[in-house]
Parts: sequence; structure tokens; C-alpha cells
Amino acid sequence: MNPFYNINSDYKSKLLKELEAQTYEFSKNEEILKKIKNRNYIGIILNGTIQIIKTDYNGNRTIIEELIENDIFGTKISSLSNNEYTITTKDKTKIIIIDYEQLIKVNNQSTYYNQFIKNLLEIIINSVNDKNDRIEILTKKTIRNKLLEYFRIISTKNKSKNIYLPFTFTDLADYLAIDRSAMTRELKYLKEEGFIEIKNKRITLLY
Amino acid sequence: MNPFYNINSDYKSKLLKELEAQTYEFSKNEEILKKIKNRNYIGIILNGTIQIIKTDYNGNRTIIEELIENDIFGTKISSLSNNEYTITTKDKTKIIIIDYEQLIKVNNQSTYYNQFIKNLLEIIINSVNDKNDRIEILTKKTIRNKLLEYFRIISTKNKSKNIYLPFTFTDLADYLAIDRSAMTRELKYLKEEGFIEIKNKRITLLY
DNA sequence: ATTATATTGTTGCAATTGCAACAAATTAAA
DNA sequence: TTTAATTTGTTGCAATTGCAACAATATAAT
Repeated sequence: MNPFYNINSDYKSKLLKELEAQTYEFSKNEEILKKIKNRNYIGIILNGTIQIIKTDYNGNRTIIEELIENDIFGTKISSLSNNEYTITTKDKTKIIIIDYEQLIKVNNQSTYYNQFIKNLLEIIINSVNDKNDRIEILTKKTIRNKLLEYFRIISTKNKSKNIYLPFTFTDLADYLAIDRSAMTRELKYLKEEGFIEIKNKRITLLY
Repeated sequence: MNPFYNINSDYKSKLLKELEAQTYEFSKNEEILKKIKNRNYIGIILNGTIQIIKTDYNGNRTIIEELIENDIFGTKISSLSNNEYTITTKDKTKIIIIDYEQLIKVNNQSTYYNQFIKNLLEIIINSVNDKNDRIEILTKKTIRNKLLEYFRIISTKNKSKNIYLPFTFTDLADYLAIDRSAMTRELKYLKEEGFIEIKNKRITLLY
């Protein structure tokens, strides 16, 4: 869903001006937004891809989420107040930053403002779904069950037995919060037992 | 935050009527809402406590979340379309159910409606925070680190070294998605090593 | 107050996992 | 196209964990 759905471009400009929204552009593999960490903000991705990455004191890297065009993120939405987190672009990326207090506290009764709030509500409700999926996976106790749950969710979402990994296997292990080599081992067993087939980044479910 | 913040009781009634909201009352330990599972809804807890509980095919029970007055839940917000999930009351509980499509699709430009949407937005943004915390914990690899992360989050939230468990140890194990007996063992080690002190449901951090 | 139910504590053991340390293969950069 | 960097595959081994099966407490119900 587009955050500016049902808002024409004149009103969109007006809205962004009223909210004192800032537009930023970043190139590939840039770590962004280190500066505004102490403010409470909501960000909207106009185009490109970002990853929210966590690196703990041991150096363990975990991909918290990968976001694309029209996804939103922000201090409250993505645990970004914690400074173990970084936001990194995967492509050339353009974003908009809106101050959260400004967004909520402003008393604007215009149609375009109300429509915008409603759009944000829909987007966030959908993003909560993704977090629930992640929790669903992480609560599985074995590596095998985490993998199968991950496959099930993607397969259901795309109505296909073919799963195209949106990132590397290394990243997948981070996402599932498991050891990479142990994951590779388990994938091998799943192949040997005839549950799946793997060709590069495409995994096919045979059940 | 109250979902009806800044909406007086006349407008509140009007709003709920326009949205065809349903009010339900349940007694303690009732499993609720089995009937409306195929509709997409948002629920608001007026008073009481509910738990969203998941029981998988192995019979493993996991508390997904515990919600109280003014919290909201719903199909998209809480993975409730999956029928491994149940909602159970912990106390006498009163809730309101609003049809999601009705809420979003209706074209109502009244102030109270817009205020309500805005309130829901704020509530959901805050609830996303809780899910992030849960993910934070679940991505820790050892039982010890899961426990310490859980303690850290509660302690930070309440600005206190004393943590009062909001549920039983059995439930805590479910919440952390770990084996209960293994958790008890790890808590014993943490006590022996002088990191924590436990008295009934109060855990004191000694570091 | 007695009984029934639920929670907590404990422990041995097998299974699973993370870790470390590589080699092989793939992808990106110079 | 050669070199560098990253990703993938593999395996032994030690550490962690889940599981099962209880006993001991604590809480709730009659």
C-alpha cells in the first residue's frame, strides 16, 4: 500500500510541507540516519531497499527486517532507539522522514491529512503481520522446524511451492537467529530426505 | 492510551453505532471469539485481561501476548487467522469488536472518526514496540541470554532492579519459547553465580 | 480442612546446536 | 582477467538444550 494513496500530488506536497517532512537520498550500502537517532521519527521508503540490522556486543549480526518501497520504519516501529541497530541501504534509496510528535500532535482536519493517517494505520497493521510471522518462526524449537515454518509462510504468501530467497543463506541464518553452518547441515538433511530441492536461491517444496 | 481519547461519550456511541461495533462480555478463563474467526476484525479491551495463546500440533503451548485494558488485538494484529491460536480471558473481560473493512473503507470525515483512527495508530505503533522486544529476546541463542534480555527489558521499562513476573514461570518459559525445566536449571545457575535473587515471583537483579 | 489441581524443582540422558576451522565455489573489484 | 572478498559447504567436538519422569510445594476447589 502506498502511504499517499488517495492523495493527489498537490495535497501531498502540502502535507509534507505542513509536517516538515525531510527527503533524503542515499546510495547503495550506505549506513543511514545515524544523526537523527535521538528524535522520534517515522520514515517512508519512496524507492530502494533498506535492511535493519542488529549487531550485538559479540559481533553477532542479525537482520531484523528488510524493507522496500512504501514500507515504513521508525524509532518506535523498529526498536531504533537501541544503538545496536543500524539501517543500511541495499540499493540506491530515497526516503522521507517525518517527526512523530509533529505527525500525531498536529491538529489538522484536512481530508488529505486524515487520509494519510488512515493509510499509515493500514500499513502498520500489515507490518505487524510480518512481525508475527517472524515470532512464529523464532518460537519453533529446532532448526528444522524454523526452516519449515519459514518455507510455509513464504509459500502460503506467494501461493507457490517455489521459494526464491530474497537474500543470501548467510542472511537467512541471521534472520532465523541460528548458526549458519548448522543451518546448511539441516538443509542437506532435508534434501537427502526428499523434502526440498535447492537450486541456487530457489528452494522447491516437494511435499 | 485510551482508544477513545479526545472523543466524548456521545460521539463514542455514535461512532460505535456507525462502525457496527459489537460489545461482548466474558467471564474468567473463557476461550473467546471462536465464531468470528473468518472475519477480519479489530478488538479493543475495555477492561479485564486476555492472553493470546498458541498450541501447535505437538501440544506445545506458547503465550504469544497478554493484553489488558485499552490494548487492541485482531486478525491481522495478532496472527489470529491461524487456527492454532486461541484467545482466553484471565479475568472477567469486556471487549469491543469492529469489522476491519468497515473501519478502513468507510468514508466518514467527522472529527471523532478521524480522532479514533489517529488513536488506533498511536496504540498500534506502541504495540509494535512490544513485538520488537519479543523478537529481541527470541533472537538470543542461549537460555541464559534470553532470560537476561527479558530482565533487561522489563527492568529498563520500569526503571527498577526488581522484576515482578506478570505470570507464572511456566508461562514465562512459553513466552521465551524454551523448555521449562531447562529454564529452571538456568535460573538456579544465575542464582548460584550471584547474578539474581528470586523470592516467589520477584526477581532482583544484582548487577 | 481435606482433596484435587497446578506449579515449581531436580536430574540423567540423548539429541540438537553452536563453534571453529577449513576448502570450495561464487561474486565483486581492480 | 586476475585478484580479492564474500558466500557456501563440510565436519568433529563440546556445550547447551529438550525431554521424560518424578518429588515437593503451592494454590484452588469442595
